[in-house]
Amino acid sequence: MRMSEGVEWALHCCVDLSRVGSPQAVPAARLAALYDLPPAYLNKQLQALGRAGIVTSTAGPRGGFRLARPAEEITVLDVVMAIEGTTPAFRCTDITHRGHAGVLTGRSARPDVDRRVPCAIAQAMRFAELAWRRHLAARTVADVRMVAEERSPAGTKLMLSWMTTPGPEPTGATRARKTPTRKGKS
Amino acid sequence: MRMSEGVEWALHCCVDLSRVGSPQAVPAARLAALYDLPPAYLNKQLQALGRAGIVTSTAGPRGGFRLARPAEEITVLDVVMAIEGTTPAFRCTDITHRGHAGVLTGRSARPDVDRRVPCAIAQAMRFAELAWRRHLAARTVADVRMVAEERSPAGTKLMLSWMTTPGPEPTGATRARKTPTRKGKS
DNA sequence: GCAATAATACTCGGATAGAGTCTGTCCGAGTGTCTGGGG
DNA sequence: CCCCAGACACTCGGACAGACTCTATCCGAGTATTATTGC
Repeated sequence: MRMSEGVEWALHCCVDLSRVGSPQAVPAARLAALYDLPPAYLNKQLQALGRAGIVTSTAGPRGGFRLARPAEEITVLDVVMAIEGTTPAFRCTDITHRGHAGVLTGRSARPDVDRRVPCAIAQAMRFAELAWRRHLAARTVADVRMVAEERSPAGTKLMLSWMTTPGPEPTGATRARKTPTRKGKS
Repeated sequence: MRMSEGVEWALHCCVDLSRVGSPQAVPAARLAALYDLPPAYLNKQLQALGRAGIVTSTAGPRGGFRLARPAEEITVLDVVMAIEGTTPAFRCTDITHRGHAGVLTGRSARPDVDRRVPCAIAQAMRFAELAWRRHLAARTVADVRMVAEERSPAGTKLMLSWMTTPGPEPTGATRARKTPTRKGKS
């Protein structure tokens, strides 16, 4: 069970867009240069945010992305669901209704009666996942931004000015990111 | 973010093994026939449970898997971690330390000072995931079994007898083996 | 009849292919800006 | 000097490959059972 890396990118971008402010738009390439990310792929994630109604996009020069609503009204869960999708991580495939178990318990004979009530396992997983979502829904982009700014106030100010500075590349070009394939789960 | 399907299989198998009882071992093929699952692949999941110390395995005839400890001491989280691994779903890649953000905030100059403290985003994700784990750790295999049994007591009894019945295939509906017909002593 | 031995079948365990999803890249459509010319 | 038209550069948006993980399968190592043989 691995969360897409784009979630982290999207959250950081939302925080940055909330710093810039609503009338100003920031292109995806500028945000990508901030964190040394592949620009086209980051653009893809921002598109997902746009489809979810979290950001709005404008094409052409001086275009880019901006938050569609105040940062106080965008929860972390909104961003996560925009990138990862709304389907829960655990999906009950109802294996107790198949095979000999289904025959012995008589569940295969009543296809739509028992399926309304989830099995005990699915119920436990659902409760846990609901708690997870509740925690994420309790934190907004504004909260995250506030915590980040009281940790390094000077740096965020510099980042803001760098982002809003017009021109192609304020500090010069960077190298392309080359991640050395991380693997292993334990 | 998708949880492996093997988690559901493993949980059901743990519940069934707790029904059978400790001295009795159930082979993976029998459990697979219960739910109409690919036997070799289910065996793979049970191996992961064995590596995690949740079940013990015995080879040879009358062999199979059994629970390594009472069902009351096996939490749902134990099974999930055995299958999915222990790494959290969200992994902070510290993108604020790279690219222009790292330069502007001065984080790239202090590589190991700031990384001890997680960023606000990673912190929020970690809290949510901790809540998720706490919920899963609060439910044991015994709990799940109890809920399942009070919903269909008759079916579980049939399943238990089917699982513990010796012989290749209790229902006799499947292929016939070429085992030399058991000759009684007379 | 009893014990030792060899054959057998059953089970797990790890090594080996295929499918699906995540990651990364490319090029085209659309739009605002800038330049040049004319009134 | 002001207005207009054209070209341009910039941006998003979706379509197109590569990598990795999950899913599924096969065959070998080991063991308890069973049949056989000798005493």
